[in-house]
Amino acid sequence: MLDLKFVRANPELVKAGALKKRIACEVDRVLELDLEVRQLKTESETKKAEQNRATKEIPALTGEAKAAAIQAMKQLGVEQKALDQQVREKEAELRELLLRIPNPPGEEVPDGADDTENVELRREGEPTVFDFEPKDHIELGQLHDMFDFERATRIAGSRTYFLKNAGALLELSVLRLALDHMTAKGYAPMLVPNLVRREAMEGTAYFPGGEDQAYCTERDELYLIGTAEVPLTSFHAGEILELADLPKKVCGWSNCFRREAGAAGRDTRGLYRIHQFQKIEQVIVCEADEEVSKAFHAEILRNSEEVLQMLELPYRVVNVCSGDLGSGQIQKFDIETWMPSRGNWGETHSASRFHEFQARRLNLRYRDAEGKVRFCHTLNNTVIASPRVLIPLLENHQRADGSIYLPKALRPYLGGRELLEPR
RNA sequence: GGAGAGAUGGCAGAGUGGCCGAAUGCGCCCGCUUGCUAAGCGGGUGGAGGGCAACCUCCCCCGGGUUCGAAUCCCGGUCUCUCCGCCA
Repeated sequence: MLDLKFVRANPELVKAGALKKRIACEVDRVLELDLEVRQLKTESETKKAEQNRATKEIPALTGEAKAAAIQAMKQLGVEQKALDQQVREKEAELRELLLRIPNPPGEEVPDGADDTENVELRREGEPTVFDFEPKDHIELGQLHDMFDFERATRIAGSRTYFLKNAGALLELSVLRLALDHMTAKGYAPMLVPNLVRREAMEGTAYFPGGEDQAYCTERDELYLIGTAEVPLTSFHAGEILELADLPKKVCGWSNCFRREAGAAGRDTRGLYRIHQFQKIEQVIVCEADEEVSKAFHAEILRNSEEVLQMLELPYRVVNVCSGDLGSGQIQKFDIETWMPSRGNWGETHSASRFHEFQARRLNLRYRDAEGKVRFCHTLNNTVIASPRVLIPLLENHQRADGSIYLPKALRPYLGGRELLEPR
């Protein structure tokens, strides 16, 4: 959420930002409501002040004077409550609209409509060259008896899967590798609630707008998270942290649930786009300083790159264009890993910085060096998401005989094995 | 799921209709004092909004209500604790 004062002072900038992001919102209506609310509040507060004054005098009065005063206040109270009612209604409408105004994108964000206009920043490694006909991860999975899609579909519907045997172990191994990597860097490991309240979804800016993507348990009004970012960023919501406590660096392991509404027919085969997966997510809460924020953005990007390097996978980093940014994101770098079966780079990581956008919604604050209370900055990035990452892992490391080369870093998690042999 | 108790400032803990934005203690900050780790004395010490200066308004878990007036009474919600039931 943007600061209303900021919107008030920079309406054109805010509108331009929304335009760049291709997100519709009602800036003018917000300003109009803002004005109305302030006027109504001033009126209401004037009456309230008068009441407060009278309230102090009434106990001293007696007889006629007292009765008259009470009568007058009764009348004033009615008027004041009517004003308050209006204020409440207007404020609710204002908030609803304000929540939908996007954070203007940063200067370094390329303009573009969708992911086809993202800009490649650099490549680390090149597409794998095979001297044999490579198999896709589904075939490899069959060969190794690692997945079962048919039975999963029967039991749980589309976009579901079982991981079994080496597939199950592989997932746990990459997750643990990623978690250990982050822990060694001083990020606090967290196991998080996978089911959260609406406020957490709203606070992290998934709602309003993203309701279609989240599973909702209607009876209990709880939502299944699509990422550990939601509980992790919400962790200190409502608190005022001390500067000395910042930055907060954490990494959380969670299951992630996504309805994939609107993606019907896209990526229906295999492990790419599924309803449930596991992910290690890194989150940083830091002071409200753009340079600090940017430095941490680079840090969380580097952390994830290191994981891919340990997995010996080719990848590239793209600067996500304005139209492909979420409403709260100032800037986002995606990491795309080479996926031979797609003949293309596929998104495996997404590193975002938000400035105060989430913190303001979450009321996540800190006391700066001058003792002033300010909203924190927040950032997050995938460390690893599985089973999607198994696609490049299996496909890039396959050998002509169908065996899978295991990167050195991964071996300790798989009993020292260097190779997965077909069963 | 059933029965009961409770939620007050960084913490502890008063307050049951006006004198309470809130006693007291601890903690913290500033100053003074004292020759020595410590103590004493004085002052200060939450957040939000509006004019943005004096000032005004709001916040005693959250949201409504009663009342001239609510931390205090009523209703709804959330959370915590105790007992019973169930359970990985």
